[in-house]
Parts: sequence; structure tokens; C-alpha cells
Amino acid sequence: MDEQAAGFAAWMTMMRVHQQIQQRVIDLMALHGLTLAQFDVLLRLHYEEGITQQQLADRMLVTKGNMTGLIDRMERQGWVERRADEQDRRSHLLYLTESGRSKIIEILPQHKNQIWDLMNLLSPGQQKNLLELLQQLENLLKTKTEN
Amino acid sequence: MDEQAAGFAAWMTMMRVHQQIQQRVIDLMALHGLTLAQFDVLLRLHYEEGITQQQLADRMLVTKGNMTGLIDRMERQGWVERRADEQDRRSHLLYLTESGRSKIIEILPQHKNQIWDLMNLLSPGQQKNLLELLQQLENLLKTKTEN
DNA sequence: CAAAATTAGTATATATATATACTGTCAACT
DNA sequence: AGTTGACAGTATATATATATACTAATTTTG
Repeated sequence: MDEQAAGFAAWMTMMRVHQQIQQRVIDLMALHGLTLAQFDVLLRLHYEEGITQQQLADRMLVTKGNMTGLIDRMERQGWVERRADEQDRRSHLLYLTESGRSKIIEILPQHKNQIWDLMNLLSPGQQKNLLELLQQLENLLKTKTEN
Repeated sequence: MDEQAAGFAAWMTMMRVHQQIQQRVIDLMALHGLTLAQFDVLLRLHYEEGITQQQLADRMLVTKGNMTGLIDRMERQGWVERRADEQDRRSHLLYLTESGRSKIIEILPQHKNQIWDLMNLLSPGQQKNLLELLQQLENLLKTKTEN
């Protein structure tokens, strides 16, 4: 194989693998009445509650305009709530409701098991190898961006 | 590191790396007035013209309903055209216009260079290693699905 | 301190994507 | 041959996502 071609082929393969695994996550979330974006919101608020819509949008790498609609729909479902920020009256602080907290606590272990099952198709050594290569690429991409 | 954790961490890292690279592709396509989905259509028709909307939807892993709107917008831009299928009057066969063909021929080398630049952050050996791990995972995922 | 610039959130237009229901066409089977 | 079933494409409702423009509140700065 042409050396230059391996990198391109790796990207093509990564796209397909990413798509395959993500589809399985989408399917699991659908069983619980969630979209992927809604799962991401629940997961992030589970680990970091009381952040603003803008902060959540930054972490999820989406726009604040998208966040307005996402939170609207999830508030309607009763999974999250907006509370006024006393320090800054422009902001809304986001919290899980009891219903939202139960939901993420129920789903998270299933999700982790699902991913473990899929990644365990590779040997422990291969998983570690893959992790290290991806981490290195991630760090190099970050460095490249800073230039 | 816990052995079970490496697989999960690999997935989390893959999601971030995928997102980072894809965003750069989106940015390049935006310079040419294309969305990612539209680039995918041009690319696939460049390699395989005269297929139906359903066939293209199957290859792109989207629904045929989505394809109707995608092709509508691209036909409006003058990049692709629908032609009647004489053999099956239900079908529309898809072709690049001259404008669409020029566009993909102009963009494709830029896209390949872009991906090579990013993947060359890893050494040739690492690229090959990454490719092999991803290919193996892809094949194992396929096998798992068939069961 | 007052004007200017920035920031948080919302509203709107457009693009992508799914699920569902519908139309028209083709194929299969009795 | 005619009915039934499957298939290709479209229409529509809903969800996600961006870009843009807007409002209200806060910060910066002259």
C-alpha cells in the first residue's frame, strides 16, 4: 500500500466505524425515548449541573441557538429545568429534574456496557493500542490548531 | 488503566477526533458553497453515475425521503440532474451536470490533501497501525451484526 | 459615569435527517 | 388477467444544526 494512502484509508475507515457504533448508540437511546443530543445533555448535566445554556453549548460544540430548542423540548418532557441566575439576569442555569436524573442513571450503565461489548471485539492490547494512537492524533490536532 | 476502561476511552477519543477532522472538512466544503451531504452526493456520483435516488440513499446510509430534498436543492443549484428511467418509470436516474463534474474535480484533490495533512501528524507506521486496527474493528462489527 | 462593545438567550430561515403515510408503478402469484 | 404485495419517490411532521438578526443585560472603556 502506498504510504500516503494509509492515512486517507484510515480516515475513511474511521468514518465508517464511527457511524456503525454511533448508530447502535442511537438505537439504544431510541429504546428510552431519547435522541443522541438529548442523551448528551442528560450526561453532561449529570456530571456538571447548574451551568448556563451557553456553557453547555460550548461543551457540546453546538451553537447557543441550537441549545434553546434542545432545552425547550427537554423541559417540555420534564427532564431538565431552567432556573434564573441571580448573578447574571441574562443567563439560565440548567438542572436535571428527578425524572431526568433517574433516566440518565438508568441508561448510563447500559450505554457503557454497550460500548464495552463492541470494543471488546478487539483484544485488550489492541484497545490500548487504538486508544494511544487516537489520543496522540487528538493531541497533535490540538497543537496544529493553536498554530 | 483498568483494561475495561481502555475500550470506552478509545470510543470517547474516536468521537472527538472524528468531530475535529470532520469540522475541517465542513469548513473546506463551505469555501466551495457545499454542505457535507452535498459533497458526498457529488463524490458518489463522480464514481458511479446513473444510479437511482434509492441506490444513492442506500450507499449514503440515509433514507430515500432525505434524498428527495437533497437532490431537489442540488438540482436547483445546477450540480445534478434527474433523468427518467425508461426501464422503470418509478425511478429517477441521477447524473452530474457539467457544473457538478467541474466542482467535484476541483474539490477532490484539495480534500485528499487536507486529510493527508492531518493524518501525516502521525508517522507512516502509526497510520498503518491505526488503519489496521480500524479495519479489524470494522470487520468484527460487521460479523457481529450478521449474528 | 455614560457610551460602546460584548454576552446570553431567542427568533427565524435554511439544510439535514428520520418516521410515517401516500401515490404511482412494477412484479408475483393464484 | 387481475389482485396482491413490494418498491421508488414525494409530502409532511418533528428533531437537530447553523447563520443571522434581534433584545436584554452586563462589561469595558473613554
